[in-house]
Amino acid sequence: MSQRYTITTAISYPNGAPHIGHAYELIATDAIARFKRLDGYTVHFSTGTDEHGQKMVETAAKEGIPVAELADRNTGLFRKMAEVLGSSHDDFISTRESRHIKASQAIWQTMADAGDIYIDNYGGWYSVRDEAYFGENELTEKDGQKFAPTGAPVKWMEEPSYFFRLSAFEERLLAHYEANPDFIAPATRRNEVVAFVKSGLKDLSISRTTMNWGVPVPGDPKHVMYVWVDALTNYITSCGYPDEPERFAASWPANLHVIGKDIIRFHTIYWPAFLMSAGLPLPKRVFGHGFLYNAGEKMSKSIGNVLDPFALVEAFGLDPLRHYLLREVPFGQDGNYSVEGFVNRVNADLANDIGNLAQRSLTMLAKNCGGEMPALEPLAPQDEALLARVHALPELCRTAIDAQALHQALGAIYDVVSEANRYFAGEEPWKLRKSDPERMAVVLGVTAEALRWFAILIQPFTPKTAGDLLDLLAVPENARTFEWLTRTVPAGTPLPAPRPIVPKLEEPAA
RNA sequence: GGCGGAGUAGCUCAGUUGGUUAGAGCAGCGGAAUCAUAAUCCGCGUGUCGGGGGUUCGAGUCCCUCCUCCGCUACCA
Repeated sequence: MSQRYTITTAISYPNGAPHIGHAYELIATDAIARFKRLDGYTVHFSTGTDEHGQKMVETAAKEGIPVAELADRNTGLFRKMAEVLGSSHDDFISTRESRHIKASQAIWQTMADAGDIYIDNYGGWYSVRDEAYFGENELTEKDGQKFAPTGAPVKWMEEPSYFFRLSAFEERLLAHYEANPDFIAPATRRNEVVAFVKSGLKDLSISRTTMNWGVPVPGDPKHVMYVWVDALTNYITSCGYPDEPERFAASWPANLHVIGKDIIRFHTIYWPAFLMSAGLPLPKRVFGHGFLYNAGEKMSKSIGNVLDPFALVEAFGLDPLRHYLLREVPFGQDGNYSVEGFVNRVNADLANDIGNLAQRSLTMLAKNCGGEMPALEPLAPQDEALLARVHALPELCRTAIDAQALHQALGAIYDVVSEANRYFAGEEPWKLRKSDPERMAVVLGVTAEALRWFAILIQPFTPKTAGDLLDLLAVPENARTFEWLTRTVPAGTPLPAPRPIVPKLEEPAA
């Protein structure tokens, strides 16, 4: 039985169309999931949408459509995006599904049974017209009256609400952070969270009676769950909680939650506290990635510079987008998107380095070695030196992936791709063709062997490109996982006719 | 305000516990080669390592101080 690996994205809030930030998180998480599968793990990878909450109600009201229709429409777009991005998720969950409602009510009940939920009053600025509360900082004030961003007047209101006894978990949370230094990453986020918890925790309002767009509270259906319990529970819903105990035991706790840095608190304070209360195991690690900027500017609807993932895939292709985002942006830091950067990166790595190396070596094999894989012997010291660097890559990548340093994994691979280009240029097989054909065959064979390792290793990041290259190297579909790395393509294996695998991008005229 | 992080070549960044002439990629300039997607390979940087002070035989790497930028400082997810 292979080791398991459970990984999640945050579920997206579908009160609008997906943007590049959603795509970025999904692509990165997908790359890790694919890597783990190739490395022999049984992976459970979930993503989805969080369809409840007051913002959905507001947006639907603004558009003049039923909130269910808004949810259907936008969740549809998120599903479509996942498909267009080539996401390999095993489960796409939306919070309206009955399995999720069941799971949310089950964990609620368990927390209540543990004595961590009590009823009290919640007060806030409420807009009757919007049927929603607004935060103090969202409000505008005129003539002593406060107004919501929608322009509707708000008034201070108090309503009965269930509270979660978050304050009781302060010590246990701090102890957990202390005992599990890898629980929150990157480290800077960990520091923030620890500081926050140390400053003291207040109990959390977790239900509302002023709206009905949510999961009904068990035993008190006037209340719907508010945000936290409902949304975070999706992770265990996807693992079969509570009705599939065997599957749940086999797939929970998650090894990794990949989330945006903005929601780190909910995943590293509220969520573990809920799980502690419910007596469930905690996820191993929560990683908060950074945000993408467009040409140095924050993306926003009002500026009109929001990048559309569908348009980017359409314009540049999927693998180029995946490669660019994962290679160029240190995962965990904010990154900047620019067309020049995009085109440069993709052309340099995919087209010029690996693509052209494949083309030049495979063309020579086709023309001079009868289109067959040559024997990899006898090996010269420089052959062995190159192959040694190639063979070191899987461990480098594993280490990087387990630290979510996706850019480092790719950096390590493309460093050796460059080395392979230097090797090829240094050996000058086009000269050996006349002077020493046997040596030429070894050089071409070693190059092809290096390419096979590169192709297998870049599958998580650029699956299509990797697959095309493996096709050209006559590597069977079932011989592309990491355990096959050490098994070379037998000498004499016929190779298909070479063809360019990565077209060069042209910078679109501005 | 408090806490935390960062400021290194045009751009994006690496720089172990302080120790040879501070590095890489991309961009730029020059050259070589011609197997290849005009791709590749080689060579080229007088960078005040944010400013100032200090510790040390020796600091980008430690201490102090100042400047600038950023993040967090709870119920929108």
